[in-house]
Amino acid sequence: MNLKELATQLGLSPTTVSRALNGYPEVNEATRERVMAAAKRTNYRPNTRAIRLATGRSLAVGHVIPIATRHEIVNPIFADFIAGAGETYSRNGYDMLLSVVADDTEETTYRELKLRGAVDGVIVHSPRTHDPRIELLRDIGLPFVVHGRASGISIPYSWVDVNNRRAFHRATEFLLDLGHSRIALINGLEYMDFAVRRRSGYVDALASRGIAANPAFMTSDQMTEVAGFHAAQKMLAMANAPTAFLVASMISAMGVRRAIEAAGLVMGRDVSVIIHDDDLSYLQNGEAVPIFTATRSSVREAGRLVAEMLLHVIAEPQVAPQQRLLEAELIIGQSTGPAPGRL
Amino acid sequence: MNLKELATQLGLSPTTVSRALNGYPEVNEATRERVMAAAKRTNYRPNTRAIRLATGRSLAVGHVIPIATRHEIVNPIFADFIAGAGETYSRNGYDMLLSVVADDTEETTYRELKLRGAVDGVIVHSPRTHDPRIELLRDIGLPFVVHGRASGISIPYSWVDVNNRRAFHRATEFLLDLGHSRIALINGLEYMDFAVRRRSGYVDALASRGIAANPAFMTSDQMTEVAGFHAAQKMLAMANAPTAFLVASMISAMGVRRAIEAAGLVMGRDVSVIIHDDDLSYLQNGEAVPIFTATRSSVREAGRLVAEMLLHVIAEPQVAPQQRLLEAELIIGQSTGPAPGRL
DNA sequence: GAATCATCTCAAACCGCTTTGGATTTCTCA
DNA sequence: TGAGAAATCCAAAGCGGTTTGAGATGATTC
Repeated sequence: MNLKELATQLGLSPTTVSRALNGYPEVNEATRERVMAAAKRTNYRPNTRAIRLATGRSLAVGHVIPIATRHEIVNPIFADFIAGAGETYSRNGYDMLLSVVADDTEETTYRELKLRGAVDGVIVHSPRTHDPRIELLRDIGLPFVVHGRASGISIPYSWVDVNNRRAFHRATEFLLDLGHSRIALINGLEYMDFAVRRRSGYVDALASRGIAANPAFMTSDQMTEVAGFHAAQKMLAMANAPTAFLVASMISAMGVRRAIEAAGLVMGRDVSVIIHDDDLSYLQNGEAVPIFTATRSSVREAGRLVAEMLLHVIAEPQVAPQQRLLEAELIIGQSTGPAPGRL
Repeated sequence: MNLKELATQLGLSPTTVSRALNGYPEVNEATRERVMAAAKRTNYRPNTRAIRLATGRSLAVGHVIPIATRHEIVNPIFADFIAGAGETYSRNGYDMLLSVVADDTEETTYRELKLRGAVDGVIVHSPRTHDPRIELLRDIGLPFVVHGRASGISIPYSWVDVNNRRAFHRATEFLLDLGHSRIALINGLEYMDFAVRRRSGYVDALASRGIAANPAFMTSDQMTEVAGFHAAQKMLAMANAPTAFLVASMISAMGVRRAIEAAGLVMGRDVSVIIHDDDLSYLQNGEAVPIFTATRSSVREAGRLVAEMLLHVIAEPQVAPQQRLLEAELIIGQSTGPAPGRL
């Protein structure tokens, strides 16, 4: 069933039928209802391919997921972020296009998405400090919103980010208030902008209490269980081991916990841990009382917000770039307590 | 830059240019090279929207992700599965379309994808025992491949699945051989087909050694850390607690491990654990020596295979449905040992 | 009663590509 | 040399919608 057929059945022209269905004012209300009813009855759905060609819009948003050559890590927050963004797209009649590409072809991918006219805009994931994608997208004129920020980029662009700096600043202060002074940072990869901001929050909080950050207490690696385990294990073996850990993610923290237990220590008593909790649906941080004390910010909600902003940018291309900074909440769980020997 | 313009520049007709670019035989080799060079020079990319309308194909595959009303779980294997499938699509010039929809509109979503002509085929995720999607898709004539199987469906259809029954059968036997007799099963939700198959492998292995499955030793729930923790905690508190656990996923198992440690026991010594390991990139099961003894099967590889099968089904719609059964490997880690009191 | 104006509807162009059905030119070989 | 075959290339008709510009109809105004 297509427009023309439907029009013939109704004894109307395709023009009128199209206008009736799309809510244009120049069609009689009675006619419109008749058309609507017929469309419903015949189960008519306009062909997406035709709409896209005719309107010059693709009603689709692209997400480019770079994957390094072999066995590279898929970001674990990805599923929840996508779920959030996807809800927004569905609600607004947009499709979500995922491109999984080798990371050295990411730039080409954006260019092609634009040239092919496959999408109306894209979301930029996991920005680095000097992320070249931002200028690229501006240059080729493909609307975009960044999930996160790129501190090294000075041109204005739209983004949604968590206040990572403040979150880690607060978390560090919280540990300091508990009497900890040997606080370690198990960070994500520090070419990622969010990781840099977290570290600066941590370093500054220490500095404001006159503590110089100890390089031996700072690591930066993939946010995996195994990496978290190694980092914590190594630090716990030191003569003056840390009494507290600031950990970049729930998953890293599971490795940290494993290392703590392997060392015969008890988390929350001998060693305190604060994590950043993305509120992943499959990795809830406990129930009534959280397992880990955490700075929490829902990545799913972020997905919704980023998607909404992008649809807005697409709809109103001439407005100035928008920004939205989300604050993380500090929630107290069972993984923190006073520094040992201070009670 | 579009076809017509390019043709004008070259002094050729759009027909010839199109044929030259698409490798049709009826164009002079010299002409083809001239066209190719011009296309490259001008950075020409055919407009996807136009190709789709003209060919009647969308060169896109749909993945429908149902999300229950509020705060429902996103399947943690999703990211890796998508990464695998996405690689296949990219390599073959297909786009991946993700639809995140409320779970009560899933059926409508498939219908609309078909009516709108948005995709050439779909992947069916997480089939239930009597999954209505299979007959629906057959009825509306939308090509599909199921990741998993639906035991209750007798019509033939294409699928790629892991031999879950055998995997859990072997794992159970392995524990029995170690002298365990009180073996618990912490399963996924048993309306999922794979969970049913796993249970039957477990039950049958016990039965073949003359052991009747104890209902108190079998639970079925979401595969989350918290659920795993609760299930294990409850069982470990029993008078005759299990000495071994068979756990449906790495994430559940992290909860199980937490419960074991909370009970003052040592995993691998007091309590053995075998998990099913989907080989998630962000949740590697240890390194040289796995943390958990596991039945392992890469979900990313499964994604690749499912996608390849679907592209094949789309290309050759008339061939009979295909099936592919993958075997899981049983890998020995540090979480299993002889039953206590047997050494 | 003619002129003006809304209101409603339609024919046709267009989006950018593919593909059918020739037309034209060049080869081939008796 | 000339007919048939092969090799090239092209005009035009879709694909299924949207949208422009104009026509038809009926109501309103002077």
